[in-house]
Amino acid sequence: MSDLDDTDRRILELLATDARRPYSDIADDVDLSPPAVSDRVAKLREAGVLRRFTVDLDRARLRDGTQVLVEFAVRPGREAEVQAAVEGEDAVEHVFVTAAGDVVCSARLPVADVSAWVADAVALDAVDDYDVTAVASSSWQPTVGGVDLALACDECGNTVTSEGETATIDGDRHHFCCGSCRSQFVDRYERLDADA
Amino acid sequence: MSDLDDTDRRILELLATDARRPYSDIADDVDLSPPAVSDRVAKLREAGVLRRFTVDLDRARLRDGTQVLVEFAVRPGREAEVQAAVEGEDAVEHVFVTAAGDVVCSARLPVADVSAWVADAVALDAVDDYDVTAVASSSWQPTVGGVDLALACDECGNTVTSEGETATIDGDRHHFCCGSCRSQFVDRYERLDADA
DNA sequence: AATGAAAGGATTAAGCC
DNA sequence: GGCTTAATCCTTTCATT
Repeated sequence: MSDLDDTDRRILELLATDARRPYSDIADDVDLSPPAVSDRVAKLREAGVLRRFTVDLDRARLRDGTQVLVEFAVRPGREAEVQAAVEGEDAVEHVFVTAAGDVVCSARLPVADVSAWVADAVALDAVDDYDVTAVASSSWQPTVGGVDLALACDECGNTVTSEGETATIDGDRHHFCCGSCRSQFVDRYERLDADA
Repeated sequence: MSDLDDTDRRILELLATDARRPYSDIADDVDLSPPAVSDRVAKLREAGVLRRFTVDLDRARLRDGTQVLVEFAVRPGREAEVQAAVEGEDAVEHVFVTAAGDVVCSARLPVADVSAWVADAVALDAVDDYDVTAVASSSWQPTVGGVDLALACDECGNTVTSEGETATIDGDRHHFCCGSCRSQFVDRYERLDADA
């Protein structure tokens, strides 16, 4: 699969609304047969666009701790480490890494003592500072949105059209807008792999 | 249903991992029959705990605009308005309302001109200021987490035990820890309704 | 990508504790 | 009220074109 068409987009929209919707329902909507929908869904998963089928829980209705936003001022070069650390925490729901390298996460903590949790979750010498804000309410919109859905080249970020190419590395499929982006990416991977 | 037990918690966990998992699979895991699982899922949906089955998309693989975090310093009393405004925007994925009344949202914008989007999305006289941060990467964890899952009273926030009560208002089910919380909630609703 | 057959899952109803 | 079993209906998958 090299690009996403309107049908893929529609399938994702329908699944975002109800991930347990029968493929036969979706098939009716997009004028395909159920196996064709199943195929497309499998390809969307392979491509990594569709990460998983999941649930949207109303955590506010659960006694699931207090929700807080924690902003970490991360020391240069330690971003990936802090990101991985907070993503490994059960209490963490969302993680944002800003272009400046700071890490913002939302977490639900059973305790009022956020400091203790932070000290436990991340290496304190990796951050200069952190800031905690209590969250009164939050929501999430699983809509696909009005923006064009098309694959982005894993090398240069440009749109991948039907002339695009793909490569499977370590079981992950990567997409490229052209052959040169593909070889650049694959070469770099092989160099890194050889070093390791 | 008045409280969530370990089985409900496990069912939510399994569905968070894969929302299309067959109920018969889940039934095996929790030692129940498939209809029993189906019943519990239906009740979790009725209770509003399980909002919807949905998908986790890797938007970074899509040309879906640039992701930004926008923090609004909201004028006192206009929080709900700003929250509703950003939630109504297609581009917005997450919305957090802090205890201080500020609104933080993550959005994916097709344009570089975030200011124009903001001016369009919210009434500018409702905010004192806003701050935009570019996001390099983000993730979301649909795990239920290690925290006890139990219903919270919609009136006072305390844990709802099996002695709790429920009320259905406008098709939504509400849960209360005791009869007095229930009547307080229902009375308030009826007063508001009479005023309208 | 469609078709049709076979396998597998969901839901209903009846009955039990 | 919550559970189970059994029967029915629906959905998905696979082989084929």
